[in-house]
Amino acid sequence: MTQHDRRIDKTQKALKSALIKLMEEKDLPHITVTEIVKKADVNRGTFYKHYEVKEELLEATIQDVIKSLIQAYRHPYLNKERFTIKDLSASKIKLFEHVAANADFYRVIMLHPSVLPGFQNRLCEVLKKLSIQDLKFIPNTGTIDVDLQASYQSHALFGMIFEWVKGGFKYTPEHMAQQLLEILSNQPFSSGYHTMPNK
Amino acid sequence: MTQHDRRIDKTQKALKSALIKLMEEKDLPHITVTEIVKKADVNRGTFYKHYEVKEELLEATIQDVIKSLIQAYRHPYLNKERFTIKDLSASKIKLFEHVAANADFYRVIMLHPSVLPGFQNRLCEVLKKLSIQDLKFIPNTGTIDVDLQASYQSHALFGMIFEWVKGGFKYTPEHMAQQLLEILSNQPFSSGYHTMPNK
DNA sequence: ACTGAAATGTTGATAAATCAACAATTATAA
DNA sequence: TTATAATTGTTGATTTATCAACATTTCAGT
Repeated sequence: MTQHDRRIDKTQKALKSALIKLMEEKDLPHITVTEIVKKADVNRGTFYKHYEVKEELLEATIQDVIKSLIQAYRHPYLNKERFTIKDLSASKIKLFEHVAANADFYRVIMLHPSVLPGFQNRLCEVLKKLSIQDLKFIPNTGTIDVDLQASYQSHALFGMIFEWVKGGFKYTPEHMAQQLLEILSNQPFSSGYHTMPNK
Repeated sequence: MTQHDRRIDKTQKALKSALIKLMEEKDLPHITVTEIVKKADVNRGTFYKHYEVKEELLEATIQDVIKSLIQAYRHPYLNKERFTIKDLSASKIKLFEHVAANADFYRVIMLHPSVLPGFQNRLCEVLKKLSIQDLKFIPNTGTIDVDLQASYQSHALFGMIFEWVKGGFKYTPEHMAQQLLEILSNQPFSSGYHTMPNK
């Protein structure tokens, strides 16, 4: 049972943060390990104690963000026996706070997508899986293709995030969540989930 | 010749930053060492390797800020044989960047002065000494009391900083510097230093 | 005044990060 | 191409930070 040593977290966090900032300027092949450790203010030898190559650091960085994303999305589920329609509405709220907390990373993804090819789709896939889990709690007449609906919702969420990041984070996470709720309730043919939960 | 180990800088910086943030909430006697190390994300034992008591940490924090202030103010002097009137005008520019870089600290000073009694005056004294050094380069007819003039200028600078901090740093450091230059050139009976440097 | 909880200082063993130096490889430019 | 510089992995000795545990002391509430 290996125990937590906060020094490990600190250096890894510094290295990841440094890599993200460098990726806002250039793509991975042009980034050297020396540059990373310099920006992270860490000895070069320390880098090699944690990672063999910079690609490994990048993958760890991505895993961190995805893990954080899932955790933020699922936050309303925590310690809940039953999942109400109100939880569903709130389930996206923490999502925007997650994006804000990882602003540097999302700036790279949205503004320089070529630096991390295919990651935008990877992000949508994660969102889709999360959406599918949500949809299990929704009464379904049976005529709706869950994959289609989940893809619809996940890409819609992505679109909001995309616009938010591209616009330079002009709004607060709370405001973004509020906007989402209003959009959901104003959809054409909407049955008004959050206003008529007992239909 | 003592060698620099960046770990020392990191932990001390973390401890100082944590203390300042805590001082925005309460005054020193109510702050515990345990709180400081928790916010700094540092082991408690590590604290005692650097400081005996929290007051020592506070004094080190203050010394850091004052040292940074002096260095920022004197920045235009660097590598200069002769000191022109233009350097004088610019000598306050780095000052605002210093304040912005130490925003948390100045928030405490300006918004909760009772937490650090007497420090506002201490700050003005430092500014006055710096002003006096500036004034040595100004042609003086001999009728002006240098202490009076320096006190005038240092408190004026303090006033601008005070207003800036209290207003929540609504302007950029560059804008503040620009404002100062305009104020200087619009003073009643001003001889217009920076517009007529060859008088 | 009493009691449980929190904070304080200190300890020793362990793990991590540091620095400097090194040879080898890879870029960069003349 | 060749020379020069920069980057790369790796090393070992040293310093620092970590953790957990401990006995005291201080604090807060009854």
